[in-house]
Amino acid sequence: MNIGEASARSGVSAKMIRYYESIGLITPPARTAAQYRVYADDDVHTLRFVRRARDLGFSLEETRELLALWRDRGRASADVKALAMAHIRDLEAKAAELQAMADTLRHLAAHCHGDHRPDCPILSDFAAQPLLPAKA
Amino acid sequence: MNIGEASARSGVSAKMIRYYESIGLITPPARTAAQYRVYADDDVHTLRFVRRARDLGFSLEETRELLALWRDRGRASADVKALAMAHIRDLEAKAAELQAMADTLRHLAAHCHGDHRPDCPILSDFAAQPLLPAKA
DNA sequence: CCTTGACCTTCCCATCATGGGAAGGCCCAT
DNA sequence: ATGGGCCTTCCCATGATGGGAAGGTCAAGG
Repeated sequence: MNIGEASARSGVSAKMIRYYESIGLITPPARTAAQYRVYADDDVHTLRFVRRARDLGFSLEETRELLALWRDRGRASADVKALAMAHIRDLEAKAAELQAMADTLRHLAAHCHGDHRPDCPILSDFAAQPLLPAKA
Repeated sequence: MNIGEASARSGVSAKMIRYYESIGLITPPARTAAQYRVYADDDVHTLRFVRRARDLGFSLEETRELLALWRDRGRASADVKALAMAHIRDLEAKAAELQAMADTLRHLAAHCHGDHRPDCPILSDFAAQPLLPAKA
């Protein structure tokens, strides 16, 4: 099958499939005489694996490691689990960070009248940050 | 004061101060005869405002709008609040998305032995995504 | 047989916010 | 006057993705 079909079947854009090939994440497929890439079902399988990893927030480098483990029939599940747990920690830390920002803003917004008047604790807070927070 | 001191006082790197100037986020400061940028306390004030907005996850474009509102003495606090609330929704949506990824992974990892054996539901799940999720 | 349209190829550019580093100029204290 | 620590501009890199141009290919239908 051509790249278009592989893309449709895997949910990975043709653009990204070529990119993944260029960075060595996936192996270059066969080519027709006219240089068209030719994919097999197995390649689609791999692409779906990558798609799933990306959807779960793994970076391409992490995905590369996961792919290596996937292909290594002698892998230890502990290695996979360690990778996943580390990633879970990253995800939760980032989620907490975003939520903390939201909470801070929500607190400021709660005291903002939100009417025609110009006074607003949000702007006041932004403007009133301490002068030397890093040094003090 | 020179850019180094403005940077230290505002917590914004010299690199970023120049960049913010280049994209018109902040106004170009005066220059010495030798082309050194010269900042006043007010400029540091503005930089800290930008820093705070960035720390709370506002994009530079959103920060630009906030700055405009800040400088507009006739602003309506409702406009500020609307901007903040929209941003809060974005932050919370992103936080929830990350947390959902973490939850999914945690669920998969819970069933992974994490020992020397190769079997791992994480990899199995990644490999077993439906073939035509978009079309089916 | 030729045209048309849908596909494919490579290549370059843009995003967003930031950092690294080179090459060169400036300023001040010793 | 020299050295070190500033400053200047300019170019490049990141991570993952999309947009689009210019040109080649393939299959179907007239």
